[in-house]
This record gives sequence, structure tokens and C-alpha cells, in this order.
Amino acid sequence: MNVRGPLLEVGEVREVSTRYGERDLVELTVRPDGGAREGERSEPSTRTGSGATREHADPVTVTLWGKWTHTAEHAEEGMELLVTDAERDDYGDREGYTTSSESYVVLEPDFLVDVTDVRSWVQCPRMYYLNKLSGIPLNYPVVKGTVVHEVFGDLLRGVNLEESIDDRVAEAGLELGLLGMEREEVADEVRRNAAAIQGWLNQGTLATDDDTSAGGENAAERDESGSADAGDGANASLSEWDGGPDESEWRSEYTLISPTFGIKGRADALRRGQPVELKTGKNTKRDPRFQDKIQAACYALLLRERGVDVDTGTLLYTKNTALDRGEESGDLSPAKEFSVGKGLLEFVVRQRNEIAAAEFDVSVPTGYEADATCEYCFEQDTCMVVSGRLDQESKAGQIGTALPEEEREYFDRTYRALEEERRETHAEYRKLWEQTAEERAADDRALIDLVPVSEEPIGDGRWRLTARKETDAVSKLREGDVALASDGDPASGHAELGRIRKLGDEVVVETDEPVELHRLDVYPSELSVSRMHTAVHDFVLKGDPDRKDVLFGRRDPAFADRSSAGGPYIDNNDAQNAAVERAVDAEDFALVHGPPGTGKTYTIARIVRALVERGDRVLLSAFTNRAVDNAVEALREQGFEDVLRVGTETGVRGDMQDLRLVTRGEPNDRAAKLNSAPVVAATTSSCGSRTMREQEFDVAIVDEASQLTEPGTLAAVNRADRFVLVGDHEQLPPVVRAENHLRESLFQRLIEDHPDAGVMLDRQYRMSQRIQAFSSREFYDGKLRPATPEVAGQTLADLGVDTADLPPELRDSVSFVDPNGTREGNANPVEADRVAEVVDAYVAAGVDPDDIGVIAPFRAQVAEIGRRTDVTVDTVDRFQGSSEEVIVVSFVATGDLSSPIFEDTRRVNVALTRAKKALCLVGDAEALATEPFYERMLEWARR
DNA sequence: CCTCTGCAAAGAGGA
Repeated sequence: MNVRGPLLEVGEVREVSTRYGERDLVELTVRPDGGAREGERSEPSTRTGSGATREHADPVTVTLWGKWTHTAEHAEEGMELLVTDAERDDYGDREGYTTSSESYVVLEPDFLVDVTDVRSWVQCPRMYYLNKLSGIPLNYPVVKGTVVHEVFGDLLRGVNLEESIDDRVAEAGLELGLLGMEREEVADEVRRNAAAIQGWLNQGTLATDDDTSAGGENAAERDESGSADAGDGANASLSEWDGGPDESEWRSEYTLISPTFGIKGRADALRRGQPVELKTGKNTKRDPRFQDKIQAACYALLLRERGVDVDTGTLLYTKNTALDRGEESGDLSPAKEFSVGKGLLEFVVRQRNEIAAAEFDVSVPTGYEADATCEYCFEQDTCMVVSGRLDQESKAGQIGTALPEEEREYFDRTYRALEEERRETHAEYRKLWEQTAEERAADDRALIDLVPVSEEPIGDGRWRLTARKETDAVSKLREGDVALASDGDPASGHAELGRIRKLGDEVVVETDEPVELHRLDVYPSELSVSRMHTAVHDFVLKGDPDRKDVLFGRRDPAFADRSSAGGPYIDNNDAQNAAVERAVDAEDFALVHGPPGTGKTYTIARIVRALVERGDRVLLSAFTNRAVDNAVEALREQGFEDVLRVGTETGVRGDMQDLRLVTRGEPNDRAAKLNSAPVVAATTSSCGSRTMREQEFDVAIVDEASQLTEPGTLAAVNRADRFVLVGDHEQLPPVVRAENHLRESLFQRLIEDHPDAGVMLDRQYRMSQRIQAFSSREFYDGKLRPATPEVAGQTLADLGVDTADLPPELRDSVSFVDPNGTREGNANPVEADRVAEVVDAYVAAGVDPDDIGVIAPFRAQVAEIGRRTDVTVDTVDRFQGSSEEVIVVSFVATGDLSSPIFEDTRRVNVALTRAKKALCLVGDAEALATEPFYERMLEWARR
């Protein structure tokens, strides 16, 4: 049975005499909470059948024996503890449990540690930390490694070697070019690496070719071939291994997530269910490198959890080829096998527990945790510099002077906040197995009950999976997303990551391996957290001291006078012209505050042109792909085409693909394309990528900056000498999962600290006078005004609508309707009915349905309304940045406004300012009147 | 409660 729950008490390790001799033990007190967790598969847990509720669960004593006491030494009160296969061992009058020989002890199982992190932690915990801070840099061994891995996967999928090499080298074209590599020299090297793989693969194939029954009984023959020394265990696993009919021997790239051990990762390959790790290097030693074994052992652990009887790990060192081999050095065969015993698996779990414990209190590793010797460490210098600058204790020691205290404090605070974000992401992973399929679907995080139609190979070893969606279910998933395709059970069944190509009644997903597509899940990603870490690292540890003086408030931003020579830039809008001038003159940064409809995008495009005319290289960035594309579109409308759009094919809008940097191709050519572009446009997330981190610009312009966290903004800003932030802090703030200071954008901080560095665009081109009045008064001190009399006076009549054809309550350009509905969860069906009626009334009066948009605060209500009308319905958050002639807003709430979503009135500002000519608010007057802000809104709407 | 991006993983040195 499994025991799981928060630790109430952690005892001291002591040694006792047993009939087996002296042994260590430690006693822990746990309050079991297992009964409440439905996701616990297999084992019944301690609460089951006890009848007690979770709150009243009695504490139990858990005794950890032997080496598990090591984990107890890292355990603290408040951490979650899991002991698998515990045995009942009552202790006085108290319920007690003890570890058995089958047990694993897991600390904080909800904290998901990546296999590669276990690997680096084992090498040195400090290395784990440094990797987290600085990310993986762009260097040749890493890029080559990736290419060889891809080729390996292709070989397993039956792709021709030369075709694969051509293809994969071309795919890495941009990165190779930036590294100054020629295609042929890389291809040659990859070919040499692949030869080792292929030679070894052929040995394995011979063994199975002889045995056409797909079982591969004659492993003995394989053993004779020299490299393998796997015992009978490998055979035993064959019967257990359920790889499907066509893959009795090999599988490539296997995604594994373990809820029990709190480990996730992706194995390079499985051979008869046994993990194979590829290493693009040489190992002249007899045994595999220890950290390589650790990595393979992690996969073995995760596979065993799925019932595969793994006892052997294989490491494939591709540089150990016949060419390099000394005359009789038999140890240089590429494959090194090792047996995976229980002891190694337990070691892996204990190491993983150390990581989870360190992350529990967000502590910074010192290096003393490991036996590693700093003087032989490749990273010693980096390690010492980081320790010195951040004044951290470290085994390697410190060099250099510490950064000012406020910088170190900022670094620590932000680091902690980002780790909180990571935990929230882990909570998303957890839901993959804790929630039932139905709960996931209700949460909009999965499409379930798909009916598989076909699995077809589409070349390059990829597969196209097609399924039918027989319900009108909705989810957060969108075309172009990477998602987890599974046979219905993403946690313990067969699941593959793939990209969604179609998402209608027919669902199409492309994957590396075929799966019976029954279910599609949102796959959480730690990518943004990682990129924010590196952005903060680049800013604090590698950033320009001058810039830091300004951002840490030690100096005011400076402005030169360059614009009087270059301007005026815009002659019919003083504020816009002032914004361009401010941006051109900025020595450090400028801020453009753009309320709704004030021509932000146009101004941005003008700023870009003004800077390029001066000879500056410009980075044009924004939080979303949509905003980046809009900015590029504005540039094109102004006749400027010399823009390079960096981004994924699915991220970049169709009509911008011609400007997109295709990363695949001839290395020199690709690199030159990027290096020579005077304007590069990319999302802030892309700005944190390995390739973009190598690029330098004179100015970075960031749109939607008020929706970005500070580290998110830094990812773009780090790339340039000066920067311009464009945004509106009176609209939606950054969305972060955890409650912390990341909720305030850099834009907002700077505009509050340095109002003079900013220009507010005060004339809006979108809303009629009547519609904009409330927003202007409540959010912009009454300073926002219509740009022209035409804008101010626009009405539905301009669309050919006779207002007399509308019901009386909708004739004013701002109206309010109370449908007397009732909130049910996050929806309000009666209100949804009324919203649909309102929409119909506008359409009946002659408004084009394409000119109408409906906004609701909750996705549930969006879906509810969507079932009743064909016009665009979306959440506030997704409507930001766009507008419609007519907007209908559904407030959902009845009785009171008891939901956090109503607390931030900026969301309302966004909703109300999407409308040009007519705005209808649909809600419960009584509920809205409970808050002064909403009451004022009512008064305005009902005038 | 709202939402964004975007697969993950890849190398190497040496008592």
C-alpha cells in the first residue's frame, strides 16, 4: 500500500541492531491524505476504508530504513511524502508503516523533475542551478548532438540514412550558419556518428530478421556480436513489452511522465522496452559515464512504473567507431550496456528527492552537496563568477565583486517568483492524471471520446493521426498547438506529443509515432519559465551597467535631441508625433501609453521607420504573434518591407509568411539572412531563444508591454542598447499563475517612476463619444477624446441601420439589459438566451453579423452563448487588441460580484472599449450595483 | 477566473 501525505514531524536518524546487523532508521509523522486523491492508480491508500475524512485523518508513523534515511535528512515539516509499497507496522497505539524492500520514498511527488536535471544534479547541484539560470547556449557540440539524435530517430523509423542526414542538417541550417559551419563538414561529421549507430543497429536487426515471428527470441546471437552482455532479463521483458504489432524491436522518442516519482522526460529510444540513450561523443572508458547511466536509469524507473520489466540500460557513444578504435581496444564499441538494479533506481529517486527538497525552499545549491571536484570542472570559472556577483556560497569559491544589494535582491525575488510559476505549471501536469477524463474535458483542457479514423505515415518517419470529434465540445486547444495525443490515458497509456493540424469535426494531429487517437490534452510547458530565467540572468549578470543604473533607479533616463532634425514624423496627431520623437530621442528608453483605438500600431510602425532611417537596427517585438504581425502589417502599409519575421510557421500569420525567416537551408545563407536584416520582428518568447540571444540591435520596440511580465519584457530588451515600450497599463495586466510581483509589468513600473519618459496617445479613432466617455473618465482622467468629429458622432445609421427598427431598449448607442437570469457555475443560460436575442435584434435591424462581437468573462459562458449564435463570441482577454462595430457584453454574475475576475476593473475597460458604434451591456443590475465602479457603469449605460 | 508561447532535448572536460 502507498502512504502519502504532508510531513508533520521528521525524526533523527539513529542506528539500531537488527537480526541483519546494525541498520539506520528514522521515524516520520505523516498525516495521510491519500483517500482524497482519485488519481492514485493501483494501490489502495491508507485512508481507504478507514471511514475518516481527510481533515480528521490521524497522523501515522512511517519508519524509513537504510538508505532512505538519506531522503529523511532532506525532508522538512510541510513537505509531501510518498512511500510506495509500505508495510503495516503499528507502533504502540498508533497506526504505523515501514518501508519494505519494494518501497520507494518520494519527497514532494508533485514537483516534477526533468530527467536531464537529475543528470546534471548528480554531476554537481551547482551545475543544475547554473543551467537553469543561463539556459543552453548556441554552440556546435550541442547543435550537432541534436542533429545526430534526429538522424538516430529517423534510422529507427526506417528513413534512408543519406536522406535523413541531408534533411536534418538542412533543418539546423540557421543555427549551423550562425556558428560558422559549412553544410558538408557537418554532414560528414554526422555521417561518421551515424555510421556507428547504423553498424550497431544492423547487429540488432540480424537477430530479429532471423526470427520472423517478431519475438526476437535469439538474443543470444545478439550477445555474440560483442557489444551486448544483457542476461536473461532482457528476454523476460519481451513478453511484457507491448509495443504494438509493427514495433517489436524499436521505438524512438518516448515521452514519460511519472506521477509517482515526480520525474518527467523523453527517452531517445526503447529497444525491446529497454531504454537506449544516445551520446554524440566518445567514451574511452570501460563503463558508461556515471551521469549518462543516471539518465538511462531514470527512464528505466519510469518504464518499470508502467509495468515494463527493465533491467538493462544502453548507452550509445557515437564516436566510438572502428575508425577511432585502437587495434585491440574492444571497449570502444559504441554500445555500452549496464544492468539497472534496484539499488541504482533507488539512488536515482534519492537524488531526485534532493532536488525536490532544495526547490521546496527555493534554496541555491552550493556544490557541497556533491562530491564533485571543482578544480576539474569545466564550469568552474562561470560558477565562481556567478557566486561572486550574487554573493553566493559555493564550493568553487567566488571571484569578482558582488553586485549592488538592490540588484541581488531583485534577482532573488524574481528567481523565487519564477520558481512559483514553475510550481503552478507542475500543477497543470498533475491534472493530467489527477483529473478524470471528464473533469479534464469540463475544464477545457482536453478533448475526449475522439473516434480514431486513421494512422498514416507521411514521410520522414512522421505520422498523421485522424479522429472524429462527435460532440460540439470546446477546449483551450487550438490549431497549431503542441498537444498530448493519447489512447485515452495520457498518464499511463500510450501518449505522444504532436502538433494539431486540424481541429473541427475532424481532428488531425502529426506525431513521431502512431497512437490510437482517443484523446487530446493540453500539454503544459516550462518553456516560458526557463526563458524568463535566462532573461533575468542576462539582464542582471551580463547586462549593461548603464542600463541597470536606470532600471534600478540610480539615474533618470536620458534623452538627446535627434528628432528636431528628423521630424516632424506625423503631422495630423501631435501626441503620436511626440511619441515618435520621444522614441527617437531616447538614450535609454521611451514609453508610449496607448489607450484603446489611439493608433498604437501605426505609431509603432512610424517609430521603426524613423529609427531605420537613422541607421539603427531594430527589433520589433510583442507578447503575442498577433500583435507582432499587426505591427509588421502596419509597416508594410507604410511601404516598408525590409522586415524579417522570426517565428514558427504556425505562429506567423499566413499573409506574413513571405517575410518569415525559414531556418532550414544552407547555413551561411540562413545566417546571413538573419544577421543582415535591419528590422527583425518576433514575439518576446522568441527573443529568448538560443538563436535570438546571439543577435544585437540598437533599439528594441515592445508592443503589448503592459501585458508582459518584467522578465518577459527583458527577453526582448536585453537584445538592444535602447528600448521603447508600448502599452496601456489600464488594460489587462500580465497573466501569471502564482500570486507574486510578476503581475506588475515593467511598462507600468517605469511609467509610474518616470512619467516624463512617456507620451500618452490621447486621441482615439475607434469609439463614438458616448461609448468612450465612461472609459475616458474612469481610466484616463478624462484625457482620452475622439480624434475627429466623425469618430465622435458615428452611429449605427452609418451602417445603413435605421434605429427605429431596433427594440426601444437598444436604440441608444450604449444600452443596458437585465435578463433576470441566474448564474450557474460560470455560465448564465437565461442571460445567454437574452444575449442571443439582442444579437438577433441588431441583425434584424440590418447590422452585418460580421460586425458584431460578444464578450463574456468566462469561457463557460462564451461556450453557452456560442451555442446560440453564429457571431464571434470570446472572452475579454482574447478580445484585447481588436474591435467591432457592435459589442454585446455578458456579465454572468447575479446577486453579487463574488468572483476575482470582477475585481480587476481593467478587464471591464477592455470589454467596453471594443465597440465603435453600439454597445449593449447584459447583466444583473442588482449584482452590478453592489460595487461602486459597476454602479457608475450602470448609471452611464442607462443614462 | 482570465491567458500567452510553443515539442524536448541536445555536449564535454578530467584526477
